[in-house]
Amino acid sequence: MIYITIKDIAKKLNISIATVSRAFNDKSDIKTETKNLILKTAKEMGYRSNPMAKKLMQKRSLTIGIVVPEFMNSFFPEVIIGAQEILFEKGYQVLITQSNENYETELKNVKTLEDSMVDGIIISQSSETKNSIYYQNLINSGFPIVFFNRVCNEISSSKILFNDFKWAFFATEHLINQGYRNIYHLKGKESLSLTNDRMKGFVEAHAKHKLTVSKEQIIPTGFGIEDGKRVANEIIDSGKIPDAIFASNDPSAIGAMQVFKKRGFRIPEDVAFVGFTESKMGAIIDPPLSSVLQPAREMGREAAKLLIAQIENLTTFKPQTIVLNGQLNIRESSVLEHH
Amino acid sequence: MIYITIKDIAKKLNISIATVSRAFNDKSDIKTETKNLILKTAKEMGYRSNPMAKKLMQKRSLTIGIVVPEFMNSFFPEVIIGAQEILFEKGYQVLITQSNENYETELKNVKTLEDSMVDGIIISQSSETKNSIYYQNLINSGFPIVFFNRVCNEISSSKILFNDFKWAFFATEHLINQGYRNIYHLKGKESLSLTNDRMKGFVEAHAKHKLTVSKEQIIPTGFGIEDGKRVANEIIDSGKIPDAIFASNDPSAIGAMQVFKKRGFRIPEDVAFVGFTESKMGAIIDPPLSSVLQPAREMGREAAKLLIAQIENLTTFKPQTIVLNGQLNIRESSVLEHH
DNA sequence: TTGTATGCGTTATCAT
DNA sequence: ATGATAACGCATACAA
Repeated sequence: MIYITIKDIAKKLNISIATVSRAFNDKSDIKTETKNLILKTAKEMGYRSNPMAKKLMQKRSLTIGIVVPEFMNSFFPEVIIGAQEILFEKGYQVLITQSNENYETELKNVKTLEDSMVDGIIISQSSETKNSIYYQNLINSGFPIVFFNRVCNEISSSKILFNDFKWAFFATEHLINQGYRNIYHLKGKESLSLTNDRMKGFVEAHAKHKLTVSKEQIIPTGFGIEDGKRVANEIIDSGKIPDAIFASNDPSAIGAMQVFKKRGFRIPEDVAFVGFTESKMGAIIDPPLSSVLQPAREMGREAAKLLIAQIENLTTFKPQTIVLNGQLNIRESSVLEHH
Repeated sequence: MIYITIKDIAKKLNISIATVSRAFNDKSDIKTETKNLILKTAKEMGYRSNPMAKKLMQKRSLTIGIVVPEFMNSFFPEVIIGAQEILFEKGYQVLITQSNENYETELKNVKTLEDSMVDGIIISQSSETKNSIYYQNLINSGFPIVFFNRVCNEISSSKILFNDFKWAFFATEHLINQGYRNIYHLKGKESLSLTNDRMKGFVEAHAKHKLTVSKEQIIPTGFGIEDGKRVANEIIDSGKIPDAIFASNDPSAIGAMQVFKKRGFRIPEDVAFVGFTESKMGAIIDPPLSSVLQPAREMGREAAKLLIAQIENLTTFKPQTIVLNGQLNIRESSVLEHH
């Protein structure tokens, strides 16, 4: 691959490289005709500016990094799409990495992005996150980071959040309103704060309706379909069958539901189900899964906006937290039909 | 953010930058102790090399770009994971972009990646691809590109393929062996060659079993769940009901199956279904969808290997085509139980 | 309005 | 084994 440089253009036109450079950055004074001539010949010669050189000069990469824990479910891809909408528009490149729900990989990704001199990072932590020292140091050193969805509470940085407590509360209350009284909660990974928030919403909804929650109603599960399956089998084997299950996310709800179905339970007559973080899968299974819809794309857009604001006003910027609204999509998995 | 440079280290140690540089690229001769000293102080000072400067010198970005049409389904994410496994291992960064099944966006992505001076591109074309002139020019100019899955036949470049004909043939034959005789094929987008290959497999399987295929058995559909739904409604409304449907991909099969189910058809007794490109969704719907499993991760790995080989032997490299094997996963959506 | 010269942080090519 | 210096491609302060 042979690259044309401004030097080549300058030589061909018998002018200085400074003038050529000016033609492309139309801030400086330059005669319109020479500028047009340069632009014209540049196009003819197939000139493209070298981003490396430009970045080296300008001390910024115009690239931002995104770190997500996975992208096999549709949630994170959709967040990324949202972020890209804003970032591309503003002239930023996007480097996407995924940590496969692994803390070490996540950290490696962040370091790789740092090495790539990204101007900032948008990140949702893996479910195995151990501590946040590294991020706190990074932030203290002035590096722009926006967390979304899966954040650590201790960290003082910009965050795009979902009101997990509130929507877990609504989801649970919906089950209570449907008449269910023995509801289990499949809890996500302990290391994430959203896990706690969703659990609190579950508990609080019970409290509001003067129902008690015993410890065995809350079961540490995880986020995968397999986790849901495993726990469902354990529940059924234990002999104590709930009449409804509120899971911390859709895959675990789906896995559990499949096991209950397979082992002869009718849904929602015997056991009702509600998931969290609306997934495409939830809508197509039988019966369709009630779930809390998170505004994934908007989350990405807001995260990108906040990051850009931070990058462009590094000195004056104060960390912001934005809490987005959701929606409870009620489907057949949690609605008793009264004939 | 303040960055430490080799100049800073040199000044502090009262040595030349050349020596410092050597310490980090252990090819040149350098005394072990000075090297260790440099490495030690570099670490203390928090030095990180500036990739922009390095890339500017070396005329390569050590970055490769990936372009996929979408990543809401699990297929492309899995390909990307596979490609990353190889690329990270070899020290390459990965820039992921998605074209949203749009030809213009796809081209814009490629140009953005070019501007970012990626050393090569791994790409699967959008379903709206119009022509391949741009790619042909790029390849002719010596730019390394590997296509996978969705490729244009006219282009002479490296390709990672799936034997779409063969597996469509097997999938169709499976339905024929199950006794189905009036099988419809939901065809994908015309612009993709895999569409044609899968259709040919469908036709050829009929020919082998001395069955004729009428034109109305082959229905242009598209790749989305909505496409499948729309076409299914049209079929049912037309009154001519097939006894089996072989779809060009899983989402369209799933969409169609949902409509047939909803409108009172039993699956697979009234209508059987087989999809293509195994998706996570197919396994969890009711009944589970038979489908052709494509080795997504392996596809990504092979694409990455081929691209690296091409980048590292630019002059001698000849385009290669690798065809990967798959697997027909037979599930309840296409198996009649004989009691 | 244009040209000259310098620097961005590296690596590479000479010397020494 | 080390140092001085010239690139890499671009932007910019300063001179002309």
